[in-house]
Amino acid sequence: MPESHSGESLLYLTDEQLRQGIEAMYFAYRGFTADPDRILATMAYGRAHHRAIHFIKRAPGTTVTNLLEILGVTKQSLNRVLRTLIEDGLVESRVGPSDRRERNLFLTEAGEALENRLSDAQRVRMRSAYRDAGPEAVSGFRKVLEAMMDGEMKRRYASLRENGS
Amino acid sequence: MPESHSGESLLYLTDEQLRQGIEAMYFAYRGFTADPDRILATMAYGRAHHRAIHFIKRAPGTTVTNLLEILGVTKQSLNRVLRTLIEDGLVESRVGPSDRRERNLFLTEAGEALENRLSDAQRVRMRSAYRDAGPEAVSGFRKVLEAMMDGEMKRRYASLRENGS
DNA sequence: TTGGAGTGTCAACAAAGCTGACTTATTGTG
DNA sequence: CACAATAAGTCAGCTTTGTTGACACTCCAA
Repeated sequence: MPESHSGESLLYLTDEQLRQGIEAMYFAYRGFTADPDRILATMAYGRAHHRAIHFIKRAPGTTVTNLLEILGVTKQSLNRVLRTLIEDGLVESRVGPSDRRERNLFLTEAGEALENRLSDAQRVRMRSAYRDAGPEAVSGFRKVLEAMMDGEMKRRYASLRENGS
Repeated sequence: MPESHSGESLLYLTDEQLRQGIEAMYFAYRGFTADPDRILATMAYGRAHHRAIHFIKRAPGTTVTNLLEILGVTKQSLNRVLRTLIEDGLVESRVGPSDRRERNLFLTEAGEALENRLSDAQRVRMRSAYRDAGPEAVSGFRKVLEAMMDGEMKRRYASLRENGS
């Protein structure tokens, strides 16, 4: 893949082409969230619950403060979501073993089960989009997305990649 | 950490790789909306106003029903937003020339000005992401996004592309 | 022992979505 | 013409998810 002429053809990107990219991003994001949203709507949960569950699954034992930073919401907002998840037995909050002010968050079996349903639905769509677009498109997709993140988000995203995989 | 995922390696897309795509989409979308959000926060507007302005700019003279379909929200929800935009003199609502039940929506000069500020901000980020990622990445990005849309969204997206460009 | 960090919670509020039930024009059709 | 259907707008009320601000409690570290 020659990167050499990268600048040139980009110089001719019109506002109209950029606008189409913006609209593609908007419509695609709606597709991206549609499947989990449908599942969540059948229970008393919303997208905020999904996000919490997702990142607890991703980094089991994470603290509340850490989750707060990843999600970028206020403590009060997250706490409302977290509280219902704990009450419903989807999330377990354990007192931190070294620092007992901290709470380490884990998914229970029921929590894992819901997380699976949700991310399965999302992965099915993602996988099919990847298949339709082809392997080279996928790496381009990822490159543009990463370039589109704020510096702070990029940091968070990268730190998750270190843990995972 | 092998970075190169091109070619036949797609057949072996792991759940973990898909999960990274999901997270990239999540963080990127936040970057995508961050700049307009910052501008909107300084006035009494939110993302819903931005979307209305965006699509009126895109399809001047559009009817309320058409906008409703593109945005996929209820009449009541859109109306609340539209009403403030009309009151504030950013949007003009003209009685339809052929069918007087319809209202054709247009941006006023002030509306155009705000639209420009918002989409400039968004385009700057988009352009810089495109430049960072390179031209080939851009076409891949667009391919995956289109494949990720729901059928209905894809239709709406395509119909906008016909008009524009 | 005291300051500050991590957590949880109360109250109040706002944005933006929703449902359901209407009204008012206007248009097209039988 | 009469009437049903369509486009738009509105009222009331509810939900989710975000926000501030204030405060309490626990615990770590200097």
